[in-house]
Amino acid sequence: MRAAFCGQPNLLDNNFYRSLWSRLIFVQQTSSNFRKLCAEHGLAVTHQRQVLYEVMQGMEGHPSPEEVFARVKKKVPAISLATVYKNIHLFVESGIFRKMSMHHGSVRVEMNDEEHHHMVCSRCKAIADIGEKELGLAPRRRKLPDGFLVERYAVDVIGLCAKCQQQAS
Amino acid sequence: MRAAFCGQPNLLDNNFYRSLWSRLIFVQQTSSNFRKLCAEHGLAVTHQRQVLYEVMQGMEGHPSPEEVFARVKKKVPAISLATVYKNIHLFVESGIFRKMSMHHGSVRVEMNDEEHHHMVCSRCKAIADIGEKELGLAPRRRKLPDGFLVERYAVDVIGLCAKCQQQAS
DNA sequence: GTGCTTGCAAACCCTTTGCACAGCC
DNA sequence: GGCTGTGCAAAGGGTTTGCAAGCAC
Repeated sequence: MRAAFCGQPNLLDNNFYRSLWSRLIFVQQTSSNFRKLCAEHGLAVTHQRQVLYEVMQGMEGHPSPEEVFARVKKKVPAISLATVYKNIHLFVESGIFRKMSMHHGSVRVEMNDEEHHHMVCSRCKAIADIGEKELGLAPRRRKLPDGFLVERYAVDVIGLCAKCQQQAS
Repeated sequence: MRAAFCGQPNLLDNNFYRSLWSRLIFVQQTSSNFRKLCAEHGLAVTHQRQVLYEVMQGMEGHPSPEEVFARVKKKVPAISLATVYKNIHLFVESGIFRKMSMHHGSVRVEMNDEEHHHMVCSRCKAIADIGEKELGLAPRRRKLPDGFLVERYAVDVIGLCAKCQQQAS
């Protein structure tokens, strides 16, 4: 390790500046992207908002608001959880990010025994059942990546129910 | 209306008793079904539990616990919301009913732009993304029953992740 | 300067828990 | 009789809201 520092100063310098440079470009790109996004959606560009956006983009999986908050707090210690919530909602409403599940927050239970899936209205959130056959969509693989063992498939069809289509037109 | 009461006493009696009889049979069936279910799952048969079960079976759609509570309260005024919650959970754990969504209760957001779906582990609740192609999804329909207009499909694959399979064996 | 954003604290909703009493087995 | 289930009230988690001060445009 130390040999590298002493013996190959030029290589070190190259790597160092290359790394610094590419990082700078990345930050500039993200920043300008974000400014553009905000402009498109009529949002003010604040420091909190920008950091939140970058942190969320950089996180794997589907973190909870608390987890996002914890990460953002490292870069903006004074930020409040309420700000995180407000902005996550703003991002979702603007279409910058997407909510994972359209379902109601509270516990819902299936009383319908038959194999079926759901049609969820993106406007009024109404949920109607749809039989496996009517859906005409049958992914039936038993083997999936990462050795995931399939028990069953649950399909949500997101769209507009008849009522909301009428109201929209 | 009144003519029926006066003019056709036999028919009235027939209908009346037939109706009463079929209702009695229904209640007995439900009751004995429920007793059997409870026996299978080691649950005590209480009045509250039985009414809750019958009410839930008789409800359309995917009512919230509050809505179920309101209905049950009409038949068992003294019942408490806590009892409703406890028993809904018991029913779900026993496999008598099924939870609609395996997702965490809190808000989750998609940061992954690409078309993808989710593999949800029924044991540890971990959520992993899976691409549309890896899922092997059949062609999509744009028209569904009740004039529902499709925007997109969201598929959850429920099963066991590799880790939980190891722990299970 | 005007209006949107922030941070704080309190309120809010939904759900769970602890406990004494009642009811099933 | 022992053990589970109930009802009540209080606590808990996650989320939203109201408001004064701060910042972007």
